[in-house]
Amino acid sequence: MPVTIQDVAREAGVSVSTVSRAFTVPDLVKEETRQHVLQTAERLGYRPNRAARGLITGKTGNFGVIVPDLSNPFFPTVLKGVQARAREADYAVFLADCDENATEEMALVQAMAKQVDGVILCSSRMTQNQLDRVVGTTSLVFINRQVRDNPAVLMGAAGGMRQAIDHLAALGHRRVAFLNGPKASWSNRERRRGLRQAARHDMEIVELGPFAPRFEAGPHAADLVIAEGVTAIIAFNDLLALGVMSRLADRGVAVPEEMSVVGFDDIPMAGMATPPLTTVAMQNERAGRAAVDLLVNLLTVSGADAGDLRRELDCQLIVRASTTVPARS
Amino acid sequence: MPVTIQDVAREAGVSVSTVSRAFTVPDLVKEETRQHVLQTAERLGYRPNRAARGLITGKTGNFGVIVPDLSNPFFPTVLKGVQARAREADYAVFLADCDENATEEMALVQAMAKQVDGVILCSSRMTQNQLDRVVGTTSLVFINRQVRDNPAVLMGAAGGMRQAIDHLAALGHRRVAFLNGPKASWSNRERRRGLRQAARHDMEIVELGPFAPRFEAGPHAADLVIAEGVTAIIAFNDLLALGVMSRLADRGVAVPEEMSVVGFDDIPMAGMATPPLTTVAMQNERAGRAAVDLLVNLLTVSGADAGDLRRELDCQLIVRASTTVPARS
DNA sequence: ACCGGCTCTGCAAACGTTTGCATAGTTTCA
DNA sequence: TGAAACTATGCAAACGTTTGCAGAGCCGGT
Repeated sequence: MPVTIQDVAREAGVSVSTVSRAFTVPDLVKEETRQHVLQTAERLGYRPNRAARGLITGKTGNFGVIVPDLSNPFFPTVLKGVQARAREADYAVFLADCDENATEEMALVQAMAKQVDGVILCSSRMTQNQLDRVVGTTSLVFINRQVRDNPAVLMGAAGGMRQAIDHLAALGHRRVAFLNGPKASWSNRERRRGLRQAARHDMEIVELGPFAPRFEAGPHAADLVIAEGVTAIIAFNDLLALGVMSRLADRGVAVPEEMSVVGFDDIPMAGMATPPLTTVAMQNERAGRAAVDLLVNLLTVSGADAGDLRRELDCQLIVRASTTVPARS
Repeated sequence: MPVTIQDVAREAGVSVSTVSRAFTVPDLVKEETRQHVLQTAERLGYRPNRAARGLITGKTGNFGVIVPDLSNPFFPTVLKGVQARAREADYAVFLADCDENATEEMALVQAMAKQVDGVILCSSRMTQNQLDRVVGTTSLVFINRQVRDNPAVLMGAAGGMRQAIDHLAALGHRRVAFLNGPKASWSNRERRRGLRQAARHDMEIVELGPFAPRFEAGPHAADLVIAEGVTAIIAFNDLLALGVMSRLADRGVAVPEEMSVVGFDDIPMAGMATPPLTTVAMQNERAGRAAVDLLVNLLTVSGADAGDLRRELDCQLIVRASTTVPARS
């Protein structure tokens, strides 16, 4: 039923080789023949079988992307970037969600390995040990995780953290809480690093946590924060920040009048919250695209000359309504 | 470098046929040999090449799923269900985002067709005409779209709409606005159908719209609603409802005291909004799983006996804080 | 002793491509 | 005019599997 290269060849009155070449190495076949072949193919509705092609070329034209949790609104946006760029580069993408489970993640990489030219690991949860087992089975590109000299795109948060600190300082805050995310997370380490770099003599930082990077952890964090007597909060991410704001509202603490709140990620709902959340926007979609770029680069270049293996994306503080000058007590 | 069936055969001292059979038709090979083969394969780290297998069996072991827009929080959740169920059934899934573009969507189906055993179309934006062109190129399963006698899983909203209406009526609302979503959308038609079914003599419905199903359309809708003098709103979806609430807050209309608001979808941020949004929860993840079930069923059964081609999932009103008794004016 | 029927295994052909090598035709140049 | 160098095409082997067919060995019944 499906139309093969043989059908096209027969119909066009040429050999299969010619048809094949008309598609893959156009300059090897006479313009006239080429046109004829292409038209016949079009007329018959021929589309090359990528599996068969892959069998011989060793390239599949696919790659995989693994995310920890699709229901975390952070990931769909980077996925969107991956998606878009992949299509431009004529790759198809396999998606997998490992449910925050490192073992599952490793299994997925191994399962994918044969069907793809490479895989993009988004905020990988794997231990170094597990990583060692999969590195080498296929080409890997990491997003927001730095592992040895593997290619990676990193959304450096240091700059954003500095902007957040300076913003709060300018408003007059002198005692600020930072709510840690998961201890093992690269992102959290990165954000703390930014915190230390941005340290200033006129501001005291109170570190709390770690907390789960989820809305549900907000109340716990909020209660601790209130007890600390700070005037502003920087949360590990927006979900946590929103959870905190929700609890603050319940406890009658007005945001931003009595407590300023800053998040990280700029997930869609950050702008829709009341009050809209001041947050550090990451370039998720661009990160996705960059990861694809890195990967195709890795696959097409000779391999010897690595090129740029690391791409750092900066971020940007977006000031909305959840931050203002502290109430004078 | 990669280990093939040949390597295993040589190492185990049997023919490739035997190795192949040890994996695919275990009862055709002597238990003892089988064990030996399996162990050798394990030791060498052999994983069958699905492309090669697919070439001969005609099955790829993959399927595709196409969504209109990954950044719409509705889709990642159903995607998650698809994902999970697919893995259980030992399928890999291709993901594509058509950016709300019907033409793109059609192209994607055609591009995928050769690499998959079937594709799941999520809230397809294609016209009937475009659909006719792709039906038949591969097996299709629809989510939230009813097209001829193609298999589909539908999240019927009628029941949810009735619950919403009854809820508002019980609270004492007598004049309620419904904010339409996109005119052409199956979901919107379905919700209006539920609206008519739930019609009651003691309640007047004011239909407004259509509006884009997005947060940004909220202000426009809110302003119209205020002018209508209703005491409650049922919005086409949560994004729109949240946009409306945001505008209501800006205009000093208190929710829920002066205006009750009901959404549809129960996206994650519905529960995180202030006030938390009363909404009709769809079983997204289950819908995703059901779609996969339908698809594998379609592929494995003889084909003649269709089985159940349509799966209807009901939904559930979740009452939160955005609805209450109307203020007496 | 022989035959029929098992059970297990191997041989080789296929699946739809790409590609190295060979060939036929055309041009270039001495 | 003939060799050399291209250009355009075809032939056939390969990629890693699955599977129809056939053969080898064994068992039980006559």
